[in-house]
Amino acid sequence: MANNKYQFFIFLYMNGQNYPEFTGLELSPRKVDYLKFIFEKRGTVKTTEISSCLQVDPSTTSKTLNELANAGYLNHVPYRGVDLTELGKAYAEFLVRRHRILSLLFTHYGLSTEEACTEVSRFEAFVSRDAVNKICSSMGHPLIGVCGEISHEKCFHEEHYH
Amino acid sequence: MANNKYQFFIFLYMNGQNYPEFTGLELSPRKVDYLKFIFEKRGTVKTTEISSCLQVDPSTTSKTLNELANAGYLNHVPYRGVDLTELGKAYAEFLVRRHRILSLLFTHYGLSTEEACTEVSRFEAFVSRDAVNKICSSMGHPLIGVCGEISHEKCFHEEHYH
DNA sequence: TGATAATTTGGGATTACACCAAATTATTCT
DNA sequence: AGAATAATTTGGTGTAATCCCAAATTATCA
Repeated sequence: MANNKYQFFIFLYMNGQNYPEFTGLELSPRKVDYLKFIFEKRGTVKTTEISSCLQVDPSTTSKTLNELANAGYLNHVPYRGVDLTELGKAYAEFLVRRHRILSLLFTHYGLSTEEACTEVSRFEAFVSRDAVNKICSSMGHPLIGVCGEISHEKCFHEEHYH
Repeated sequence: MANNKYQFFIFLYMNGQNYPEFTGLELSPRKVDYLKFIFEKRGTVKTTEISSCLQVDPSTTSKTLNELANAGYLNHVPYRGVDLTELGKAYAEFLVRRHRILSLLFTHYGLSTEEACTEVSRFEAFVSRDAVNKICSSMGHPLIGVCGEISHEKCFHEEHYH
């Protein structure tokens, strides 16, 4: 999706904080995996760790990490590791929330936790932030997701836009 | 997904009919669009018609049609047009059902018909047939979808497998 | 039949993703 | 410290899914 060396986000200042504006469709499926993984690890993450978890060659990881850094989601110190930028954190928070909301949704329709999780992992990258926000609202901003707690901290609801 | 020149399906004989076994993940997003379009047009469809609807160059359509024919979904008479094979019909029926079930689902969570349709179009290719069947069962096999009637004719439910 | 329209072919590009081999840098151990 | 080892990055490649353009082919219509 974003091969561009740089990606620009417009930030919206609100309640004393800056929120990036995004559609939720900025990252390719695999990049979503990387960012979610790094987010959940917290702190600095090494290439090897990511490689073995995502089951790809370290060289693949290295290149992807570099792309995510160029797009502004990560700080990358070569040979040392990566960690999330502020944008990366905000974005990853959305990614995790999206994954959990969608997984929770699917468990309400006869899928087991694992099935829902697997299924959602396959397509989540293509579900917009607007849709996620609407679903989230409609479900009453649930706190318990099937793959962990759902954070609504930086969750924008439509009300805020207008 | 399927670059293989040929795709093989195992057919399950049941109730005097043959049902192909498939995961629902056989076709790439764009191929799903092509098949759904051809299905909904019914009969023989010409390259130009598809091109203008899917907004792509006729040469792109021509090539994709050829791939779908090689994979067994279409009969393609060069310079004349395409129509669905039996496999193509059965598969397209699933594709349309999947689209409608998922769209209907999303309209229950605060998305308008158009929003749901757009959203689902983006990711439907990655939702498995098993998941669709479970969701469908769980919703009580609804007949009215947001983008038309939902057919359950060749809809396999888990009960049938065991 | 000859012009025009539709279709296909051949060539080429891009993006996303992956691997291998070789080079580079960090770490560890003696 | 200095060498061996491990981790990481780079460079080179490959595939699948899309797309477009230009040229060739086939159909259609007047």
